Amino acid sequence: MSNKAVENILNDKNIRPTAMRILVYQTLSSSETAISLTDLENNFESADRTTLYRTIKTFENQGVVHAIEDGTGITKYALCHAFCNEEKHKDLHLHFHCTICEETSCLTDYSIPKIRLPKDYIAQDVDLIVKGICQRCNSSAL
Amino acid sequence: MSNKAVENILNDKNIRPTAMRILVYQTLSSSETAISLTDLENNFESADRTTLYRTIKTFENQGVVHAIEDGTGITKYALCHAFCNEEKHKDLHLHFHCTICEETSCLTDYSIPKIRLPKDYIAQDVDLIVKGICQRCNSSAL
DNA sequence: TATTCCATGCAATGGAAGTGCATTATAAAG
DNA sequence: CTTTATAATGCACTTCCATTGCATGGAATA
Repeated sequence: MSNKAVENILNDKNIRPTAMRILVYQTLSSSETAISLTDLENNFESADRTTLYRTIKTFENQGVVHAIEDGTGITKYALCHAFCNEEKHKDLHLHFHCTICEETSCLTDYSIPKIRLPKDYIAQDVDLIVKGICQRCNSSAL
Repeated sequence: MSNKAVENILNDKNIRPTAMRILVYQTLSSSETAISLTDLENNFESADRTTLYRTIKTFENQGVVHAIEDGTGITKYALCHAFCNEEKHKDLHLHFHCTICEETSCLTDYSIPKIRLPKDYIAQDVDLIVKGICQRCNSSAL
């Protein structure tokens, strides 16, 4: 994705488009799977972890990325696809964690079924993680 | 739950019923919500964290408790209700995390809907966490 | 140009998970 | 009942990730 395109996106989200932020956005954009802070750190030989951390947090607060708890204990991040904003993340979709390659990905086309709850419970958010074998690992196992 | 009853349960699961383990089981048994290792530690003034850690891990491996990742980054544990064993945990149910009291609980009567996956994906396990307001906090807010 | 605000980088902290090893308790064998 | 082996416990330590405080640098605004 071009720098200019990213700049526009960040501006729309009220994020000042610094060089670092554009690079982080592009990294997230070009990754097929969700990435952790450490993954991100390894992609940038010279960048400080704190800067990346705060960049991600800014993105998260402004509705650019969403955090994924895939059960590994390590928080992963991926770009939001739906119309998320500072108020609320609205991309409720399935997350898949492959137990072989250990990658976590968003299955954005697979929405979360309506959940029935006991009386007097109020649902605000739903996280659905499916663990198993991804298409890639399943194919290469043949 | 009586010591004798717990002893029988642990024996059935091939866990030697030591005093510590019986106490840990009873703590889990009497808790309405899932508890973290730190919670457990605070319940036992004198017990060592490592012992509690390994006790929980033993319980988990033998199908006595299941771990819950509620998105807070802190692993919580609760007794299994279904027929879990060393091979596999079989109690696939909904977990609820209250954003007010921050308690996590098992809604064992609410099973997880069948999840549809893309072609060539294999599901092994499903975690469903609903975040919101629990019945207790909802009532007391009136 | 001066000022202000925000982003960045470095250092340090905190919390939780996990491991190695010595010691103690329990169960089994003689 | 004593010895022996095996498993549980406790202590110390390490590692990893998340997070914060503070000083510096750079960009936007007055």
